[in-house]
Amino acid sequence: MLQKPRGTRDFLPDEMEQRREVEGTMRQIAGTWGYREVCTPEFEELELFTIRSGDGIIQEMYAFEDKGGRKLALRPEITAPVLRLYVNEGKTLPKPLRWFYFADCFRYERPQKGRYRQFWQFGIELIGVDSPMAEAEVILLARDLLTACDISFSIHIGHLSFMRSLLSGLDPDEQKKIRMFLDKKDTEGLGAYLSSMGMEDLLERLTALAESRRLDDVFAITGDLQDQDRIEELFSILDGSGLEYTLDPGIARGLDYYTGMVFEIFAENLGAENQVLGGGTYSLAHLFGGEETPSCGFAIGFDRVMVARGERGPVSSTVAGVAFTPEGRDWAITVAGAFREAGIRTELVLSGKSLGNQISHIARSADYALIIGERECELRKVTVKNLRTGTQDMLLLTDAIREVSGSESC
RNA sequence: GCCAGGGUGGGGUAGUUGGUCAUCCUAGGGGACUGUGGAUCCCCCGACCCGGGUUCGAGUCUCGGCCCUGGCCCCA
Repeated sequence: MLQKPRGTRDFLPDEMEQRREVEGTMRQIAGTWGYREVCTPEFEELELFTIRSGDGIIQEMYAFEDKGGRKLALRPEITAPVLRLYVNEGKTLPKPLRWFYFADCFRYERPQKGRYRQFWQFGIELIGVDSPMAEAEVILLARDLLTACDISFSIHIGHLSFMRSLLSGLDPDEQKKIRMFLDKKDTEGLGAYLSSMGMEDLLERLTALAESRRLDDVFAITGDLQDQDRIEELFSILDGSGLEYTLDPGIARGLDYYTGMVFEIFAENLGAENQVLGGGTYSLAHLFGGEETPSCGFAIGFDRVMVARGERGPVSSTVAGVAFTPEGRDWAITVAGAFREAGIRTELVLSGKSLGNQISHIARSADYALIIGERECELRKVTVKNLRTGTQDMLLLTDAIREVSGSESC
């Protein structure tokens, strides 16, 4: 038997309805903040993704050549494509641009809990504005989105300037290595590495920085920073907004294109892959041939949000089943059409068996049975049987629709 | 790429130290039931992940692969 490819999933209607409901919530929230949807191709030129990260990540991508010999890749993320889109077509639009996307991405990685080879991201990009207010907006929007999705989470906010100030004398490779140790909270590894480089003196300050949870403590370690005022303003806005967060100077993010504020959000019940959102301030447009354009944004791991929500009951809607006799067939089709026009999910029984049999069938999954036989047909009426209460009435079509649509779904 | 634990009808399961090609539940389909409720009764469908090896004989032991689950690495 054929199987689906490793790391991919099928979704049955119950699950799709839940996913669409959460997706709709995210779209709705983003919309109220003024963010509008963009869509980019499922695949892009490979170079779009290697230009910044190097050829190493080809290993983790679905990269291929098309029949024309073009080197392409299924998108492993969507920020770069969106910024490519911006450079191609968005440069003349009035700034700032508030864009969101919801789409699937592909990475050739070992599947595990909350990690698949095809996965969905909901993300936003705020392009062309460079200010603490912009950064605060993005963080607050992230908070609103995840709150609306009804999950428990914690927000960790950092800033790359903190670490940079301590590492300013080192070359980029050394900085990167040190950031990795800190990101993993591997103090021993960091100590060993620093010793080997003859920089033992940095260890204490670095670990103290990574553990700092108050801005004053951070600045006491780093000394005055060039963008200190700006950082203070950002956190002042966040504090003033009532946001609950943890200051986390240890956040390094794997991505090189971040330039300032970085933040990550973690959810509960997720195992090893518990990060549901990551983002920050970055500069990417100039890499794709555009002008230097400050931006910030984030991406939500949609599938992880679904896992974090846990088991939920099915998304409910009122269901009407139509049982009919041969004499009532044409009227039944008319009635079903009118119910659907009123927005009610209405399913004709297709078996053609006895009414009793049809009603039995309907009662397994529907809230109402619409019974249409010779009598209803002659009177141009419909018998509405409420399957929860057992009561039934023969009603005119408009009254029948009102009766069903006026009910709460079960 | 690495480690651990797993793969028996669609879902969930039983299967002793190898020995009737396999249990039970559930779901699904059909029938009885002809204008009224998920009931009941009867029937049916349907599985040992794939391949090699050991053996008279493999669901059971062994090796490889595939896939699943969790973790490592990585996480743009």
